[in-house]
Amino acid sequence: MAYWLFKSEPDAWSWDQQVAKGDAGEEWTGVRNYQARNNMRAMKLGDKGFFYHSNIGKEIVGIVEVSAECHPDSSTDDPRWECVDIRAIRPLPRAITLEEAKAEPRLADMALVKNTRLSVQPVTDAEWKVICELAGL
DNA sequence: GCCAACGTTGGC
DNA sequence: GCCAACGTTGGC
Repeated sequence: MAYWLFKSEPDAWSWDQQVAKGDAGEEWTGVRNYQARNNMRAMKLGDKGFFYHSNIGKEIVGIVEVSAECHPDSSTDDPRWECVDIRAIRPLPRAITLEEAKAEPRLADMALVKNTRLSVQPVTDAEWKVICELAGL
C-alpha cells in the first residue's frame, strides 16, 4: 500500500466537506498539473492519504482513502486530466502544521516541505509513521 | 496583498 | 528545441 498527500484550499474544498460526503467519497477534480495527475494514476484502491489545508490553516487535518482509481476528471472535457475519488477515514487527533513538519528533521525531505506547489504528492512509509506519531495516532 | 518558485505556452 | 513571457500556487 502506498501513501499520498492531497492539498486543498479549505475555501474551495475543506475537510468538513469531505467528511460530509461519507463513504461515497468525492472526485478529486481540478488537478491541472501533470506530476500531480501522474501521482493519481499510480494510486490503487485502498491507498491512504493525508488531507492538507493549504493557505488557511496550513496543516494536515485528516486521513483519506482512495475509493475509486483514476478516471477522467468530470469537471473538464480535456482528456488529459484524470482524477481519483477519495473518502474521509478519520480526522487526526491533533492537526500537524506545516511549521511542525518543517521543524521535524525526519520530515526534511518530504514533498510538502520541499516542493510546496505540488498539490498531490507521494508520502513515504517513514514520513507517514512520523506524522501519525506526532498526531497522536 | 506580495512575491518567490515553478509550470506552461508560444514565438522564433 | 530553446527560452522569454506569462499564469498559478501557496507561504509569508
